[in-house]
Amino acid sequence: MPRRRRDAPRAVTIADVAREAGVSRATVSRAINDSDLVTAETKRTVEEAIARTGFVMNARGRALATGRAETVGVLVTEPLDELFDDPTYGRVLRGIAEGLTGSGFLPVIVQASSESERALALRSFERRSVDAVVHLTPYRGGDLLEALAGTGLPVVLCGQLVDSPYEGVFSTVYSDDVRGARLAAERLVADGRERVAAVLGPADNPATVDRRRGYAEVLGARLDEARTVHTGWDSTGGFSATAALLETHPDIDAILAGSDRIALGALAALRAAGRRVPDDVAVIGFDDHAIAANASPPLTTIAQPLVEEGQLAARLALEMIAGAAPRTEILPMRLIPRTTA
Amino acid sequence: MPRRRRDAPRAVTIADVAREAGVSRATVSRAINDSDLVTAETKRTVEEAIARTGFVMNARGRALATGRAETVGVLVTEPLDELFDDPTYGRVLRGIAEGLTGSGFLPVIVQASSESERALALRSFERRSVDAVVHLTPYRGGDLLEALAGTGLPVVLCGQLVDSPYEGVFSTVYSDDVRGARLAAERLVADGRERVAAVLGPADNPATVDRRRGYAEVLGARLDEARTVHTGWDSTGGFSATAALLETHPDIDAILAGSDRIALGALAALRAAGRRVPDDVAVIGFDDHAIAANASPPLTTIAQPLVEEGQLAARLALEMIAGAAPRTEILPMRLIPRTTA
DNA sequence: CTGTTAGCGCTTTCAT
DNA sequence: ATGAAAGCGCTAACAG
Repeated sequence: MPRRRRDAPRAVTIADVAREAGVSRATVSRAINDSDLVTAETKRTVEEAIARTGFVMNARGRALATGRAETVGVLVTEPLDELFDDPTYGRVLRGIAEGLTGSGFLPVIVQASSESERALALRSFERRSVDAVVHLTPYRGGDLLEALAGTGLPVVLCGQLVDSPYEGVFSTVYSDDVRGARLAAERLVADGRERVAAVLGPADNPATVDRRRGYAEVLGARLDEARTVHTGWDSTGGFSATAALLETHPDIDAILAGSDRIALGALAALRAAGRRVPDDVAVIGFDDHAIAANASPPLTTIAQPLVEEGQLAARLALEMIAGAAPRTEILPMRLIPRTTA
Repeated sequence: MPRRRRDAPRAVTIADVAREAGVSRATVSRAINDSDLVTAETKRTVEEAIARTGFVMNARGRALATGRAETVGVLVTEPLDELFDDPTYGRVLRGIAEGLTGSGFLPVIVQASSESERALALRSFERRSVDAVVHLTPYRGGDLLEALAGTGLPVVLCGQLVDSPYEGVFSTVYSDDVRGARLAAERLVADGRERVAAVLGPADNPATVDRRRGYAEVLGARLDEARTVHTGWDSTGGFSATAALLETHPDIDAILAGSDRIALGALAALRAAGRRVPDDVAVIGFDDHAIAANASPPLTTIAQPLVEEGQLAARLALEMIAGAAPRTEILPMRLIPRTTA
């Protein structure tokens, strides 16, 4: 039989409590789990014994017996440095934590950017170290998704996949990019803007595709193909793309940016070109990052309900753990009017 | 006896492999764990059976039998939003992940900013869901540290505590703030700066105390009390503190900043006041964040070996899991010369 | 309502 | 070198 670790004093177990309380281990277990198969009386006796012995339940024994670890893994495949660059994830993470409180389940963030880390994380999932997985960054790495499906664990994706290939397999929660884009576009129309440009994120990103669609639906001819460009998500991309755009299309009177960081770059480029915002050119960002409110001038933008997204993801995970079928939830975006449009 | 979860197909266990391979479960276990009590021959037989059955070890059974979960908890008590504001943690986290690779242990980040989350995390630790805890942010909350000590788990603190009250109880790893501060100060002395100011972080922060000491040791009378001020860690604090300082002490020719963000604020204040950097006033930051290199002008600063800190913390945790006594490691800082000093 | 008993999946001593 | 058997700490079906 296994020997105990080193000379650590043996931990108090449910058996000790049972002896102390003068009941069976089963009764102690029931009392602990607040079953209504025990009298309030007995429950109290057990509680006192627990207090006297200083018993704390061992998670491993319980996990083995119940088949649950009472944890949900939050999978993050971005390198942590980049992850920490982007406040988006922090908000979603907070939502997940909030959505889990009260359930007894604990979120454990599993970081897996390198190939070896991914393998490790996957193995840990296969071994059932967690009861469900919330995938924060499902865009990259189709094989990872395939492997996740292979684990048989409940999986929730935070973010939309093109063609939703895993519908019915994974749950998904994301914000309605098309609708959000429409909100921005409608604002510009109401404002009488006629020659709109779009400085979007990478063309292969599903969010980009949807936003572009939303813009187009509302703006029609007001948003010309030629005035639609793709760049990286950060301000550098926004700056250079906008600068180039101002060369070729000096007559634009509004810019729809793919992210707040892009918008900040655009703002800088406009300033450099001597355009006034919003008088000459209106600018609307996307995301409502902290930088949007603090920008000068404060940036009008579209807010994604990130915290709510996290909360919902947590709830979907719990649902699936309880046996529910996977489902997809789409959350609404909001226009945050500030000064740039 | 417990019923299996829903109608999930029963997972392949070690018993199935044993049957398939025609050996006992004990032998399978030995083969898996690469014991040298099994012939290479038998080992191969077992491996084939594993491949055929698709067996993956169940972490819970193993954890119960061995008394280890093969995970180390990374405790984070900052609200995630703030955490994600500060690239510091990302780097340390990366180091921890790196330091753990190959050990078979998995880092699980446990976020516990609210009181209830802290209680949850603590309970999970007491229940032995992890084998050790690395505490990323040990400055706040003395009762949490007390509670951590109470768990009896191996604990590694990333960061220095004043008076190191937990020496001999927790392991600690941190960078040598005194030495780092001396490096910065020495640079200014070599540069012939005579009227140095210090715009430091909060006075009650142990890092601040040490840095201030390092500055004082080297600069002596060159750093006057009256030119030493405390503010928050961010650029806003740096800006206003520096602006105020320039009012009362217009003759300063160097600024030692408590963080790179403070330094950026200082840079802005100097620019606003019409001072040239480094011609009129030299500036040295602290941390070597990404913003330091990208600042204009690029910021001379002191680099903390954050990734190494994380690696070391991981190693200390593994050591203690293996039974080693807690110990403290202090890492050296480096001056990163750029253009501001 | 409570106790008895049989597991959950794995490891390890002991005997061979 | 291998197998039998006894746990690790907890839960839950079953019988009373």
